[in-house]
Amino acid sequence: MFEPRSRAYLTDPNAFEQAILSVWEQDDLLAQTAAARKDADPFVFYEGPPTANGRPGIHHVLARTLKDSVCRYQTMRGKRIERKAGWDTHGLPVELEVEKQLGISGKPDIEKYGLLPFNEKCQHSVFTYKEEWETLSKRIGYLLDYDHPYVTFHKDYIESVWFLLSRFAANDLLYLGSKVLPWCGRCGTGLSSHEVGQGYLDIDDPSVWINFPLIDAPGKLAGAALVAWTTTPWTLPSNMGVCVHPDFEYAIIEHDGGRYILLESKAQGVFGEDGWEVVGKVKGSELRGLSYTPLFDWEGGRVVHEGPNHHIVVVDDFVSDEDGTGMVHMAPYGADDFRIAQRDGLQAVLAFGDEARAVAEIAGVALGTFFRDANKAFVRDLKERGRLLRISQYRHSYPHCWRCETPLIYYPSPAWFLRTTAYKDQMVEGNKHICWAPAEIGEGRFGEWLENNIDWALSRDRFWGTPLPVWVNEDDPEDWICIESFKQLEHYAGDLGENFDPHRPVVDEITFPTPTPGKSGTMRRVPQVIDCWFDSGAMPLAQHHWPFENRERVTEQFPASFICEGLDQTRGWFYSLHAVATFLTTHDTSLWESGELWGQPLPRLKPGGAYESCMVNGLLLDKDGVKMSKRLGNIVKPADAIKEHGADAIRWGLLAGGAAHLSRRYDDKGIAEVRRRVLGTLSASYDFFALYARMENWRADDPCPDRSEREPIDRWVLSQVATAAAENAAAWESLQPANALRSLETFIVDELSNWYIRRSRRRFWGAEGEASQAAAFATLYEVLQATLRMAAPVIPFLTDALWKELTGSNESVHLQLFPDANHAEDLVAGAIDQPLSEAMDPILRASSLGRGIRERVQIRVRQPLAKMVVHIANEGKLGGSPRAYEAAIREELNVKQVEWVDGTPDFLQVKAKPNFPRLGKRAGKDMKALSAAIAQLDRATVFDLQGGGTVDVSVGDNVYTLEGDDISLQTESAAGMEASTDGFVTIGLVTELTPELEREGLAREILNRLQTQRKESGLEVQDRIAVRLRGSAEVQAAVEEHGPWIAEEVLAPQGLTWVTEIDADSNDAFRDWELPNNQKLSIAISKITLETA
RNA sequence: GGGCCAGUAGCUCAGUUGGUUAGAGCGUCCGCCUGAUAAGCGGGAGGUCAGAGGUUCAAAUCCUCUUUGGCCCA
Repeated sequence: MFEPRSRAYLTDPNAFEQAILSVWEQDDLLAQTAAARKDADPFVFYEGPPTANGRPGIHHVLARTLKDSVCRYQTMRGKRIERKAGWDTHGLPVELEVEKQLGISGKPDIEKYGLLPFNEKCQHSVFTYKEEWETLSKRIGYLLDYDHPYVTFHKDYIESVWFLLSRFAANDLLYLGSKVLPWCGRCGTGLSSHEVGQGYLDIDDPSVWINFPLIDAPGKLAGAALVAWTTTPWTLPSNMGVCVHPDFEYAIIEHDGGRYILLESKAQGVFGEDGWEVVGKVKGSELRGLSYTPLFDWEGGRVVHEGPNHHIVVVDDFVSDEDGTGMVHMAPYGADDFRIAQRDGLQAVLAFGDEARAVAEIAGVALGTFFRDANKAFVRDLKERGRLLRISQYRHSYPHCWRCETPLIYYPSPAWFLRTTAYKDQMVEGNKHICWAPAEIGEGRFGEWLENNIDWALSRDRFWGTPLPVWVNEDDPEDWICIESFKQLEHYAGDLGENFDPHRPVVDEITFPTPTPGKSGTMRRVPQVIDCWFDSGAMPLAQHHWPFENRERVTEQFPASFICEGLDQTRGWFYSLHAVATFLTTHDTSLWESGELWGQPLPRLKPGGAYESCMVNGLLLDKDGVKMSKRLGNIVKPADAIKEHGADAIRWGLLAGGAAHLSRRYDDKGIAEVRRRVLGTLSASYDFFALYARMENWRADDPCPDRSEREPIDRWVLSQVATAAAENAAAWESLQPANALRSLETFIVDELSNWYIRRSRRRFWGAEGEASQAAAFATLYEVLQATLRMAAPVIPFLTDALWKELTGSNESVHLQLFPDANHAEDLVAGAIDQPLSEAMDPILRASSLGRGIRERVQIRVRQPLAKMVVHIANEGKLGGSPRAYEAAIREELNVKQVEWVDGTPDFLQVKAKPNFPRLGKRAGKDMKALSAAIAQLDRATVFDLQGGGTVDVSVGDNVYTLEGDDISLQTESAAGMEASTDGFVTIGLVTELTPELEREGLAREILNRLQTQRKESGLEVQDRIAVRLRGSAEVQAAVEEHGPWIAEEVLAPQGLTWVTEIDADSNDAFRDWELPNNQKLSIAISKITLETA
């Protein structure tokens, strides 16, 4: 107990923290916490599952620290929190990682390698980094149940996901549609956006302008042709429509006997400088639904969307007026195109199929021609038939297959969708009840995304993922079923066996006769797996194998009170959680109707989204503001940083470094600063306490004065710590940890260490009497306890170590409650004393001003001064009187007398300033003139206003009656002495020195040299000494006058011995010092034991 | 191309019902204190609040545009 710890901590924070960590593991802190909060109200936290297929970086430390700190805070508010770890284990990144390991790439390679061994590798790979993640997470103090994680590839987890999908199917929200995907014809495979991103190349393509003659167009449009532009002539046979912007105004242009429609600004690019004229205008929306003559006459092809409309004008605002003509040729090889085709019922037919080769003979292009090789023939044909207006070359960046460098096509493939648009309104409504930090994310980024919701493309043509549990009748594509459980599958397909693994390819082998009455045929699973975002979105339910098990538990643990992830999760996990939960709890009414499922009660889950609050954190950049990446080699390795600074300093640095949601820079120097300035000060404050508590044999149960009996500065620091606790709690509740840390840092550094402890030091060694000493010990003891509890959520290691030393207990600080001045049981109950805090503020200001004056006039603080005057503007409005702290200011500035100025002292120049918020509303436009008039008020009037009088000020025709609250008084300067002001506090120092003051100053100089020599002689603070002095006459005079005081201060019980004559033998013991004004002093010190004293 | 966010001192960042001296830490210069001592503290210098325009008696703060950077999406 009361062992000093700061040296150990500051020299090797890593070792210091490791020791605490092993105690936590030994004691099983998580279990202790759970036991302590067994019957408490739950605070529900969901851990967003990281993908364990890469090494954790310093940005993961940020996210994990935020989560941990909030959870630790809530635990200290008395809440019970389950902290279940989780792993996101499916998906493309895992497959890519394994491809890399195996030295293969692409779907054909994987199929060749074999699905079974490939998926085994995937499963294995997932946990390659698991240990590294766990070690790091534990090391940074992220308290989590790593022994019982949820894992998305586990059988139980998959079964829950299947159940949820079956609910979508039961509500007719699961359907087979088409999705336009980037496609490599040569490899015969779709590419992920991640793969597309790495394959852009510059290529030359023909740039062609085509016309589409309108059929039966009315009025001014009669005989006109639409003009569109494209760089992909091979898509022209598949033209299914022309899209215009509803709000654009198009020009009707006559050129060379023809009539054309396009944007006027684009006409020159098609028809040249002149030779054309605008003969009319037409708005995009007026063209809607018109028919035109198709470009090619051909048959065959693959129909990918059946629709009643062929070759018509459609409108959409995706059309831009930058490239092209403001009209877009629509073909099923584009995402926007396909979306519009589905919306407006366009017939969509592909001329080029799976291998990007022609599937029909068109315009002399043979069957099987590669798509880009068809461009020339099509262009020639169109030109011959007068459908081509212009052609040129166009160089642009175009996606290529990263494996074979073949240009990609965008191609509609079969895909399964969730009809999330069916309950979009519920999602938007639910979002309004989520508390977002910061709020903008919820209203803006997430809200916008929900408003523009489109159906969720759920399926993936991949291998390692939750298999889509849809079985389709081989003979009848309309006859399909979505399996809800393994039991149901067994019901149809027979025993699955003990070690059934629902992954591919095992699950692909399972077939059964169709259960649909009146139909025949074999049911076979579709080849797709599902988007792994659905896995993670299902996590609130699937983590507990709901509804197969744990129905009650899920009811309690849903929704989450709090989640926290990076900004990039807006359209990821934040959405998938929200979409799955909103469907289940607000849309799937048939599930809840009976109150039971499979003959067991099914408690209703709270309707709405999956989380009540969501904290979003931004990116962590390197120290130069550049994104960290492997390529640039600027990644900060967490292990290195921890070894250097320890986890606490990093945790504090990351959380205090700015608003959590902004991108921030990771600055190693910043972390070092935190360690020294904040954590160093906190541990040194504890050490100070510990040092004197041991020396004075202080015990926590020693009698101490009642709070109200203690000195004002004691009550002040208690008030400050209680205020800081209230501010901290408010910041944590509103998910703004940076604000909590700012307030905490101010308290620790400025208030506790630099003011309270520094001002109170003498009291701890009894220099101010026993009662004062007892009050000081009790106060600092209480304040340190409160401070440690307050800081514990952020710096769990240091606080726990100091807590155990301070309290002599083995019980962790993390089991304690957060300090709360409003809680009657609390240590700082009722300590907030606003008037006291207000009263102390001018004292701190005055000290600062006084040091500034001394600096300016070059009189050091050691030299006492006779008098200072202090004036505080609007002093009467303060809650308490600063005059109670006169002693503090006297000692701090070393002056004999403080004169508090009332009334209208002549030396003080004052100025009235308008109270703008108050007067601005009344005066409006007159404010400027009124402000000038107030500045002109004479001092008598100003002081009269302060005293409760009123004055009329006229501005133009208006007269304003001002009272005290309408102005604020500012002091400008003080005449006749060395003065300084900050506008509210003005002080003046009388700097004349009397011989008495000079002697006292000299005495302090002597004391200073004595203390220095003491220390440099290696003496302990409590050692007694004998002192011999010699020196100049003025020094001797000072010693004669102040000797007893000096002797007391340096612990020289025998007094000071002035030596005039010395013999050669003892000369060596003397050390010479230079004092100001060429005064000479020599000192000899020797240690004496108490017995000889 | 669309949505969202950000630009404040050399550096890292605070600063909203709009209110007149725009703050802190680090760095730098100068100094101080020491019974917390391999620490600590104070003072000075340093800002056209990205740029332009607008609203207002009053703008870092609200609006518009421009610009730079970031994230997500296409």
